[in-house]
Amino acid sequence: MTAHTPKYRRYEAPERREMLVEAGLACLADGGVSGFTIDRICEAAGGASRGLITHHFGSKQQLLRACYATAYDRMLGAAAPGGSAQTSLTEMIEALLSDDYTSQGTLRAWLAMWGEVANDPDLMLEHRRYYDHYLQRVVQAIREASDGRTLAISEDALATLFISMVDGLWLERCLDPERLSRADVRQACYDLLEAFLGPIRPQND
Amino acid sequence: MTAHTPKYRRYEAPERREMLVEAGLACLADGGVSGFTIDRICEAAGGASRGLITHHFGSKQQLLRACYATAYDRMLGAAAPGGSAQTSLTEMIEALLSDDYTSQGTLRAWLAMWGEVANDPDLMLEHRRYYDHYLQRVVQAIREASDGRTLAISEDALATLFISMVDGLWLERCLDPERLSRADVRQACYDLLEAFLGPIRPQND
DNA sequence: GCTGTTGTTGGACGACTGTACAATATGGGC
DNA sequence: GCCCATATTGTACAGTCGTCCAACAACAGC
Repeated sequence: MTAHTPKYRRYEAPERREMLVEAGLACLADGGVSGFTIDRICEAAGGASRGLITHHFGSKQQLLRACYATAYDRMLGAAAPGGSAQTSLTEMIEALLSDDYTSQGTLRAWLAMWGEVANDPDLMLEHRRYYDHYLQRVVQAIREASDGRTLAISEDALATLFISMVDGLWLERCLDPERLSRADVRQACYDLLEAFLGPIRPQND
Repeated sequence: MTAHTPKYRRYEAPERREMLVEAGLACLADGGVSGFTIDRICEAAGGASRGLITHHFGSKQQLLRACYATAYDRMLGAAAPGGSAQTSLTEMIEALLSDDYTSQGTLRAWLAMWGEVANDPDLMLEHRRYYDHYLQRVVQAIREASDGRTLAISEDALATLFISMVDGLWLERCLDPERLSRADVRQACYDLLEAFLGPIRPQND
């Protein structure tokens, strides 16, 4: 009966950081910025103690930046399902519409973090860097889909237009989930792109 | 020398409420939700005392709702420049692009408030109500511009698509002002609408 | 000049915030 | 079984938060 039951489990730093980021995103999802609190985050991370965030990230704000980066990484991962840089436009749309990356909670977390971008220069730089990748990837997919034809507007302009619309749809779907269904969002994506590119929809539609 | 200099000025309730809403929007604009604080708001309202918000609105949250309503009222006002219900599409676009309604500060305030909509059911209802008006107004303008022609997609769908894109553009312009200029936003608006409606741009372009 | 209504003040209050830090426990290497 | 690097704990701290409320002052009406 000398078996020792540890008071807590010790994690490797990267693993613990991931847990905290996860907990942070969860808190942002259900309480917005106001819910992003040391106490709540630690509780959401399985009851960790309050000192952990400072220890692993230096400050709460830096944890927020890590959350933003993680959210973007996931979305970019979704935008390249096969892991390849080259992804067809329809594959990208379907992946971005999947529940994993655009769940109600994820969208709320995005919205909460966006509200902080303007107040944190570092976060804005982070945003700019990621947005570039995102835009580039969409441009590439559009270029592939246009197949050499000349479009009514440039591929860059169409990509910006498309990304903006998707963001706006997600935004509205986040503000009022009952108005826009996931199917509505998909429909809008194809409506917009086909107005410039011609039919691109998969056959079963 | 018995002249009495008042310690403070007394305002009619509606006027004071307006001052506080104004101050609230200003605080949201430069500090996000975190900047929306009793102390800061009162200071921004010309140094009013802390008890005023509770007195006039009941709680800080209700002041936020009033701020949201005011922001939307202004935007809807911009979407109908002449005060009439009927407004041409181009008039609407130009009005919505004017500096008064889409200044950097205004956009930041919107973004901050959006982050709170999901956490406040009353705010969500407010949003829904206003969005309906906005959508209706855009549908009407599109219907007028389409002039009886059959479009590739329904007028409702095009309106949703247009509004989403505008929101997304504003969002990105708010997150990174250097990426998107006001002119870029205008260009995107016309690019999208003309893809479905044909040329609608004013002659001097 | 007085009175009454009501807009305004400003401090008290308890709860909660993020961070710093010294003490402690864990689990791998030997 | 011991040692040690380090992940973790939990409290102390100074500050800020939103709300309440009793006293006060402005100003219109008389």
